[in-house]
Order: sequence, then C-alpha cells, then structure tokens
Amino acid sequence: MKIATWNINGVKARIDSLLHWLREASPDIVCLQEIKTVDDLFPRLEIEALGYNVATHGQKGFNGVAILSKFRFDEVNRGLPGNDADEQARFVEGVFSTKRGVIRVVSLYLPNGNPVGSEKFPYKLEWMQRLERWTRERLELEEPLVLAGDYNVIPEPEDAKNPEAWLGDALFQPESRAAFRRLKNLGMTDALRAVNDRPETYTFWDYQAGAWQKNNGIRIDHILLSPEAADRLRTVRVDKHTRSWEKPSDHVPVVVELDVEAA
DNA sequence: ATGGTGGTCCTACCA
Repeated sequence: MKIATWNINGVKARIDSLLHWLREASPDIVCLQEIKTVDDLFPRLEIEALGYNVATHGQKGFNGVAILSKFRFDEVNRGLPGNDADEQARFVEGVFSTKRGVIRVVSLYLPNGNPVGSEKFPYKLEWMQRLERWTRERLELEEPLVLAGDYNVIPEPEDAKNPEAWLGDALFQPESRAAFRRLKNLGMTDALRAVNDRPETYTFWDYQAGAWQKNNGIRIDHILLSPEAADRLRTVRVDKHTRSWEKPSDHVPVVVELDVEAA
C-alpha cells in the first residue's frame, strides 16, 4: 500500500499537475493540504474518474485538507478535537479495512505560526498540543496509524539548506521543534529518517529568490508512523521532480510504501 | 534586501 502526502497549494490551480502525478505515481491513499477551497468546489469528478474515493475538509480561500483513496472509507472524521472555537480546516482522518484489522490515515496541515510574537504562534503550539493528545489516545488502539502532512516544522538543522536563516521563524523555533519531538516520543517514527540518510532531502522550496535553483529547501512535510505501521514500512520516496513542473506547488509529494494489504 | 513569488478572490491575507 502506497500512502502519500502533498501540500498542493491550491487544488484549482494544481488540478492538472495533481491528475498527472496520480497517474504517474499511482498512490493508493493521498493526503492533500492547502486545497484552498470549500468542499462543493473541490474537483471531485476528475479525481473520482481515476478510481479514487474523496473525503474533503475544506474552507474558503485558505487551508483545507483532503484524503483520496482507492479503497472505500469505513469512516471519516473531520477536525482536530479539543477546541470548539477553532474553525480552521486542517485535519481529516480516514479509516480503511485491511486484511488484518484497520489502518488509520490522517491528512494534517499544521499552522504556520508566523510571525513569532503574533497570536499565530501560540495557536500553532496549542494545535500541536492537541495533536499530541489526540495521537496519544489513538496509539492506545495499537493499530497502524499514519500521520501525514505539512507539519510546518523543521525538526533538525540538517532539514534545512541554511538553518541559520530560519532561526527567527516559527518553523524552526525551539518550542515548535520540542513539540514535534514530543509527538515522536509518544512512539511515532519519522518515516523518511527511518530509511533515508541522504543529505539535503527537502520537501519545500520557496517561490522567491531562486530558492529552487539554489536547492535552498527545507523538510517540513512528514509522515509519522505508529509502531504497528512502522513495522510494515518498506520504502520512502520524495517526488522532487514535481517541483520542476510548470506552475508547481512549492511543496513536493512524500510517499511511503507499507506492507499492508487492503481488505 | 522593509524584497523576492504565488493562490484565492477582488481586497487584502496567507504562506
């Protein structure tokens, strides 16, 4: 089973690229972030025509996440619990049947948090605290769990070409990095780090200042696996070539292959 | 480099 995450930075602007990549990569489950549309305007038909089921959690203009799946959804849960005042669409969970129990897959778009010092940074940390609590509860189920998405966290200096340039940024604050470590310390495995030690593996390059041309990237799109999922991890791949396409997203897909079969 | 680019939606806001 191939499970991918991709921040597509606007599904309407990216639909041709998305369809092309779906045909090329043939992932079984895809977690999308920043769809930037309400559910009714999501280009569902074109994607369904490729054999995918679609679950969206959209919002007008900003944010928005979705899961595409070649397998039928047993269950869909929208929104990260724990704060009824939070109206931002950043979290959707899909549950699927496998030959041995279920697999749970989350598409998450963690708050950016910039600028540090504004109300956006504590919102980011509060969201991460809720994600930690949610994950701790899900881990009690002892099921394969995949938390895939744009975490907006640079975990370590080696996850940036120029780490010193990010010192004042919410993505690289000690508090953001510590919250990401707490999530991992619950027992979650950073899939890419588990099987890939190649230097300069990034998932985001800014549109500005020739960042792509200079490979001035950062690794902020992560796939975290529960023990039951990590034990079945086969491969991890970053589809970096999509960043060279016309009208690219500033993020590229990350794909894991798990030794899990759908029912 | 108090800029640089891009998406959404039409006026700024977000990243």
